[in-house]
Amino acid sequence: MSKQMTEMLKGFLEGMLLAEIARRPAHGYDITARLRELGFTDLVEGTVYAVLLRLEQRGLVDIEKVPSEKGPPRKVYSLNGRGRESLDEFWANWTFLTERLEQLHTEGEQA
Amino acid sequence: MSKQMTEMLKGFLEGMLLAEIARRPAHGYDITARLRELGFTDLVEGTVYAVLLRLEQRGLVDIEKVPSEKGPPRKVYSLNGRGRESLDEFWANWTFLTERLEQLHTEGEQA
DNA sequence: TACCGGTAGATAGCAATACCGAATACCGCG
DNA sequence: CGCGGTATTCGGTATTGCTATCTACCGGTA
Repeated sequence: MSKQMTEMLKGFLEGMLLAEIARRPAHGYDITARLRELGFTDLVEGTVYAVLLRLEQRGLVDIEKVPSEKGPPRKVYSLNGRGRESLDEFWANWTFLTERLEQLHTEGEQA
Repeated sequence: MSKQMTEMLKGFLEGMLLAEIARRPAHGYDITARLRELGFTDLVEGTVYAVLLRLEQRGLVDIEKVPSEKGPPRKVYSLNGRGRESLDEFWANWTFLTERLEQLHTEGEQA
């Protein structure tokens, strides 16, 4: 993953996890795999777990511990009300940013 | 500016400045004003100058010192070849990210 | 039994970067 | 000479993703 992409993920990864959890409750390993399928191949698990921990500490997600057939018990994350709010805010900010960038992009093309 | 937005800018601000400089050469004060017009009202000058310094140190921009009628000499930044490359890479990464996010967004809406 | 691979989660230390606040430099004007 | 507006710079802080490593649990296999 390019360093530039790494920096871009800052500020987006959290929202992406919220969005992914909103789609359907999941545990960390699952989410990591899904995001890698999406194309973020170099995303490391440690990062995802750290973000999930943050979401948990901020009370944006609910957690259910589910025994796993393989490995330690899974922590299945699901979005709660506050998480939904945060996700909505994320999309709003994302829309704002993309609109501005689109503007810069098209202006740049003209030049 | 929301904290979330602040974090989103990480990794984007630099590309935005490159794009803005590509549009037309400008100095820091100018760029700050322009971005504020674009909607980033709370963007602080100190931040913009810090990014410009980084661009300079990485050799992505050329600098011409122009005496100003008011205040110290202006540093007018213009994009050079390496800066153009970096900008292209930025747009490529941006496209990648927005496509994935768009996917997450629409999937979320369906749910 | 003992080991290994895959699943699942946690943690410590590091680097990058945007923010805030303050300082500095320069000019014209009163 | 000080004041206000323009223009740039700097030091310190917080957040965040990465790397690397560690623990834990299970099934299969020698």
